[in-house]
Amino acid sequence: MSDNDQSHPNAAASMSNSNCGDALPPVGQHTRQYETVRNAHETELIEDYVELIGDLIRHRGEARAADIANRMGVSQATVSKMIRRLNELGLVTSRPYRSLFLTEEGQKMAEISRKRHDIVLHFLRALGVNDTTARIDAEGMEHHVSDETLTIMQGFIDQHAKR
Amino acid sequence: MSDNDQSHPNAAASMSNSNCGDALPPVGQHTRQYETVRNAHETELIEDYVELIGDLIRHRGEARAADIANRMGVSQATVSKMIRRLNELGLVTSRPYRSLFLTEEGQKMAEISRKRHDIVLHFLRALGVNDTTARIDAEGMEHHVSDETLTIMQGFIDQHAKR
DNA sequence: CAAATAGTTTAGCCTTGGCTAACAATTATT
DNA sequence: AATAATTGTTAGCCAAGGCTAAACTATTTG
Ligand SMILES: [Mn+2]
Ligand SMILES: [Mn+2]
Ligand SMILES: [Mn+2]
Ligand SMILES: [Mn+2]
Repeated sequence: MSDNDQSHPNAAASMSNSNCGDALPPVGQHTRQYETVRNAHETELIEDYVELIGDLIRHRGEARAADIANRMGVSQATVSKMIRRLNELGLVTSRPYRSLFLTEEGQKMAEISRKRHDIVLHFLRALGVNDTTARIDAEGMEHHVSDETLTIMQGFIDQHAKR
Repeated sequence: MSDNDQSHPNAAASMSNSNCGDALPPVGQHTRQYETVRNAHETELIEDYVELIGDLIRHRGEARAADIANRMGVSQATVSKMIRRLNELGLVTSRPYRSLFLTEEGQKMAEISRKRHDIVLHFLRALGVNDTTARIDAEGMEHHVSDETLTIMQGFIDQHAKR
């Protein structure tokens, strides 16, 4: 595997003529970065579904598949299939043609996701981002924010709350 | 489609006893949030490959499939298949068993991605996030940050650069 | 220069997350 | 109560992005 750390001759030259970014991180660390993102991608749709189901129950009294399809902008067939998966994962309970409920575990996930989502959203607003844009960005960013960063974001929000 | 905006009776009650998040956004806006995330997911792997190829060329003189597999933490077969896709998309040129080059378009994408990635990384560091964590978070977040937010992040970096 | 090693490609498999079309059940309207 | 409209399910299709195993090419080394 040719990852000997032998920078090529022109490296210095091409370095000098542009505001080029940082050096490549060590291979092991770089790999962990991509791995973390791949892992996030495995769970993020699940989290969004569970969070949305929780929100629908909280704000509307019940979660129907049609509402989910509607809000997600996706076909009812897609939702139906996804609900079977959530069921198999032990996150929701569902009887055919009836509305959905979160299991204990599902409620826990919904709660965690919602809190995280809120922090990211409020952080972006505190930063000065327009509400609509902040909501769009938060929907994607939330799944890629570590606990460490989340804590710092919360601190930033608190700073900007008083004054 | 039952998205009549008729909140259920208990809504106020459940609202009062918890620091519950914002209300649900209007359906159209909510849909656009999820749509934007789905769109980002279609391009983000592509962007990461192109960006990495650009970085390898810049820092090492050439981009070999083995290095990509190594740094991405993925099999060589996966990389080989992906390279065919990048080729079909007109982002890279490649002759069998030889190293890779970016097309004009590929270079443009690499440049844009690298700049955006850099801003997010520097922003997180300026916020006070540990370097390793910042790199991990940036790798995922970068694909979900709007131009508006990016501009604000750049402003924040500049603020914290001078003192 | 022949053999061994390293790098690349191909074939075939799997899961996820979309879709449409057809059908089934529930709920609303007359 | 019968019919219409809405909602939910199923079947079957597709592309993306992983994997392993096997074959092939290029490079290095004895
Ligand atoms: Mn969310
Ligand atoms: Mn989300
Ligand atoms: Mn990147
Ligand atoms: Mn990335």
